[in-house]
Amino acid sequence: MKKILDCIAEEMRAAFAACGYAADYGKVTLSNRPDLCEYQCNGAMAAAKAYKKKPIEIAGEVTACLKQREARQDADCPPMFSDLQAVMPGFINLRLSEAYLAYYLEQMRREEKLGAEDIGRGTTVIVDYGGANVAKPLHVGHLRPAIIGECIKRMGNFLGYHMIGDVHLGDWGLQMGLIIEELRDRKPDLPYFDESFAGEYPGEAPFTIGELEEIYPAASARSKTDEAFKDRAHEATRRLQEGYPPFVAIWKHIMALSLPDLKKNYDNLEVYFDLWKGESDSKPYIAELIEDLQQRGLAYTSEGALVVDIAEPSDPKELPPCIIRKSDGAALYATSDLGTILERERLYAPSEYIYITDKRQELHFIQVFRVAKKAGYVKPETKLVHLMFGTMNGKDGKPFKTRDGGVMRLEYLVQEINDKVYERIMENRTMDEEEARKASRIIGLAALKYGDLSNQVSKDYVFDIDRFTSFEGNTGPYILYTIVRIKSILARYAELQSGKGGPAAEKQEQIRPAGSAEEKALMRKLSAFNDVVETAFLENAPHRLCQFIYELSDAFGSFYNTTMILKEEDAKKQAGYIALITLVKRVLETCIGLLGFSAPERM
RNA sequence: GAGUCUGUAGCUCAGCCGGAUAGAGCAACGGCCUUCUAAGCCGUGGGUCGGGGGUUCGAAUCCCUUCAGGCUCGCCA
Repeated sequence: MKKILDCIAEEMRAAFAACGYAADYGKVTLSNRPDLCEYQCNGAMAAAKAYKKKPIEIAGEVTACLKQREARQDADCPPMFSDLQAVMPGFINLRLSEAYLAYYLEQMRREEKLGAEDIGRGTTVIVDYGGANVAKPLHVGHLRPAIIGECIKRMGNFLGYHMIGDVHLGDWGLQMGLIIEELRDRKPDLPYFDESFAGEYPGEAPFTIGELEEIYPAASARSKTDEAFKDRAHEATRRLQEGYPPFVAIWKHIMALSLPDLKKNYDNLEVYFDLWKGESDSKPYIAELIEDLQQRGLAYTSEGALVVDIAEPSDPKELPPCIIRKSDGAALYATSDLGTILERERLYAPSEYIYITDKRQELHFIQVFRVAKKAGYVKPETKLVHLMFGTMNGKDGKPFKTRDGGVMRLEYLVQEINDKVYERIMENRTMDEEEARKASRIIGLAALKYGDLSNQVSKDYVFDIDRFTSFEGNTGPYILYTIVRIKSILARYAELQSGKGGPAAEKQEQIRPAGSAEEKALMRKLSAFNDVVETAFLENAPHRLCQFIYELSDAFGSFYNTTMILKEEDAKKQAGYIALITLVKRVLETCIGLLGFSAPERM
């Protein structure tokens, strides 16, 4: 369904054209002066220069023309404007008629997707957003990509794209070598470290997930001071990649322990991947990749490593080449990412790739993207997007850490938020313990995700648990509270109706022209839904969706406060209110679903 | 050093492909519950949009410069 701004702009463009000006000047935007008008067109001022006329004259002509067009509109669609004015220096100010707005929303209400269009038309998009490392618990650093990626994926699917989310685990790099060598030092008697061992390796892992989670950080820390150890880890990594059986056996144990654990953690965040691939899945493509790049003269040896030049003359600064193979022969980050592209092209042939990572990886993706394009591994028109996010900081403005300066595990963070929400529920409401616990998980997730997504993706932001879990102001819980209040009214209304014995009344529910300024404001906000979802997706900007539902909730709040819905005596009017708030609820629920959380029944 | 991002109210953030008087939330203060969840609503105060220059009828927004901070700059991911 057409966006409301486009409906208005269409009229405006026709009017500009009818007056002899280029139709392009008929662009319409939301007004930034709500006291003067609802929508505005600034095209007359831009046109003034081109046509050497006073802006106000042009605005006057166009306005007069719009009024004429209004007069001869068909009966099916009510007149669009209730007010049309040309104002100095050349603004065209508009107000929508209540009837038209109701007509628009009534159409929107009848659509399953509330007026959003299938702009994706089945286009395949890969979203690479997990980035979790096996053998390591999820920590706060994994939060943003998971939350943002899930939202992007959901928005895309809603708009008709075929979104494929891949967790793309870190399971093939140096960290595996570090674990293997640390394990060798701790448990040298294991058969994996016995060169002469010829039997079957055990099916059970020789360590628990708990041990594993402790082994990696220990090994990582040690490698920073112990050069010999670091060298061994590099060597082990290379041998693993070569397929050395004992190391592959260890690797399989690690995977078997880690995957269920990671899945459980992502499930708790309501983050669901279509693919559970990892860097290791690029292995079958690596030899082919390297051979191809070498044969075609794109890769050459430099300082012992195999590299591909990616610098372009237009770069403000010369960029280093992309390293495809280290001097010790091992693969690295860029290798597996390129190998993965080969696989994805073969299996899914996506039109677009979206990689969601920390902005510090910018250079890496510039390199990978350039190699992929240069070598023709993706089509020239394939969009390669690196959606980079900023750092999550603590209240002190420095990267988020635990009290003792360590990296916080994601589960602990989630638990802390849920506990805080639980406390707040118990402070204010009487709810039995079980329901309160359940609600606090739902609300906690909303607090967490909304707190993150309401910030611009690319910027650093301050992660403030107290603020996010607050039930006041621009927070997740506030949005949920709005939905809960609507649910409560609708439940009560249904009760009253059944008393009057009428599902017949239900059929008469229809959006009616607004009867108050608050109602109209709410309706205007609702009408922007399809526009907002589309923009939020195309700009990779979930915060726009957050801003929208906050404003919608706010508009509902004002309406709620001035209109006693259940006390309304005019049954038709009341049915209209019900239709309206039902639509508000659907829009809000749809939006939070896209953001990746849901609302409880009560709170 | 080079590149790049950021700088908007006391705090946290929108607005940034040029438009009218720069918006929210929190915090502060003052109103509104015999009425659908007051976890709400209404209102007040609070700003040289880091500084300086330029382009334009018009600049938080575009350009230049400067200051402050973050990040990156070949074998980690």
